[in-house]
Amino acid sequence: MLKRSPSLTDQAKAHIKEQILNNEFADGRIPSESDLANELGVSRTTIRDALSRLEGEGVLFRKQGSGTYVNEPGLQIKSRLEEIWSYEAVLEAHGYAPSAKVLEVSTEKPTPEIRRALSLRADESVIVIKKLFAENDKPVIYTKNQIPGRLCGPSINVDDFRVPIYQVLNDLCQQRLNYYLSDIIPVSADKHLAKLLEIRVGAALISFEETGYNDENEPVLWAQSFFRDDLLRFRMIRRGV
Amino acid sequence: MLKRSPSLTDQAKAHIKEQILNNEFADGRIPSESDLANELGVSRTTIRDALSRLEGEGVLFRKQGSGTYVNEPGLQIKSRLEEIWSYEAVLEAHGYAPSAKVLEVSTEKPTPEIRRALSLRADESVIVIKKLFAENDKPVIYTKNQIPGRLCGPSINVDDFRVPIYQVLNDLCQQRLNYYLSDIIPVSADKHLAKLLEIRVGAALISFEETGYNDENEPVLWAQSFFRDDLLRFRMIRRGV
DNA sequence: TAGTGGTCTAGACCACAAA
DNA sequence: TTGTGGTCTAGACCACTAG
Repeated sequence: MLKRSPSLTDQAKAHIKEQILNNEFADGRIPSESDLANELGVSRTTIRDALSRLEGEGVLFRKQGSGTYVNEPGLQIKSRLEEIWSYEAVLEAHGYAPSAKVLEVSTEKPTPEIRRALSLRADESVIVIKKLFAENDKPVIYTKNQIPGRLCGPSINVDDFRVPIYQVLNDLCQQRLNYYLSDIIPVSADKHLAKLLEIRVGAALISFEETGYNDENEPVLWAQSFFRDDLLRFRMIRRGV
Repeated sequence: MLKRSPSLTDQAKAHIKEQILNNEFADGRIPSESDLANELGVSRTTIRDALSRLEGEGVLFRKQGSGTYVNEPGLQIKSRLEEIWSYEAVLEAHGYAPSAKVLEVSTEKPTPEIRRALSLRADESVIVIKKLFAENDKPVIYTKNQIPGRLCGPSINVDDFRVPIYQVLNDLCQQRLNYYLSDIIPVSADKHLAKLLEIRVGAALISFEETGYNDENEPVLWAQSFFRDDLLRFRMIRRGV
């Protein structure tokens, strides 16, 4: 039934999630772990792994001794804050048809803060990429990304930066983006931001300030992002420890 | 070496985390999974489980074929957004000596929004609890919690609400809080908020609007919280899917 | 080539819920 | 009592890294 690669767990996870989204468990009850294991021809451990991850995503919940159930409120989440990877995908998940415009690509001297965050030597420069994401000509997200200059070649071709930033890192820099460490910061729109996002000066915004790390746990990206709250709302699941 | 209950995985996790925090792996390298399994007298599966969770918390990272390493940037996180459970604990983690003041406890008719979020019948009321958290007389967090009236008895004793809200639910309502579904919303401080938190009118704030669910996945709490950004900053780890 | 983490299995026993 | 999810084991094989 299932092949290797992608892993059996991933396939099982995708299979179960699809059944849930297709509303194939009308009563909200998901088959027992043993049944799923038999049905898919894998061990119960593999099924449990898949179910655990889906539980973490808020797709389902489990009650010991009782069973596994579809989690209706969790299904309402369009994009979970923890796993935002490309803003194009976020906007699509919200039902938008997004466009991304590269406003500017330049080489600059980093500020001390960014030099520290990216562990740069004193003489190193950064490539700064400013982008604006819009849906239907309405601006929604403004981002300013900074990549150590040494990671890319000397050539700057604006077209290379039209794709999501993790893909830029992949293609231009041969760096796989592994995770972000993100600060969530409230800001009041100044004149510049207000003009870019077409909002009132002084309007409250969420912003991210984040450092991206590669597989070797080295910082390879510093990013600042601003979101129009009226068009994009972030949601997350919070659990105790 | 280890006893049952708490689970071997939890004990292994705590043990490894403690060693990391005590800086016992000076070179940043953590022993191999087999070594840890032998040392603690448990199976490798148990160790892997513990390590996976610590990786999720950002405490360590793994490189296939190479080894497991302490994650220095992750250790800087004082409180991860996803696992905030009590604001007292958050403030303590920031090095504050927090005080919590119950401003008001009252029974009210819920707004339609809250009635929907809590699945209340038309005639049900809610208990509204307003609290202010301060550190050293400086207000930091303002929260407004709402609990379905039917869950608590008719008696309202302000002293019962001095503890964290999950404990109120536990003790007064016999409800175990399982998880929150949270919206993260930017707001501009109005006069009321500005006075409470002693900030400028119009200052940008982060707020949470969240619904808390019990073990049966029923909504048992609706909460709104406001944070002074200059005193409390939220941080999180974001990973791709 | 040796050692590490990544995946998977089959099976055991437990705690808990529902009938 | 039966069936469910929760925990744990011992061992297998694979993919990858590094010497």
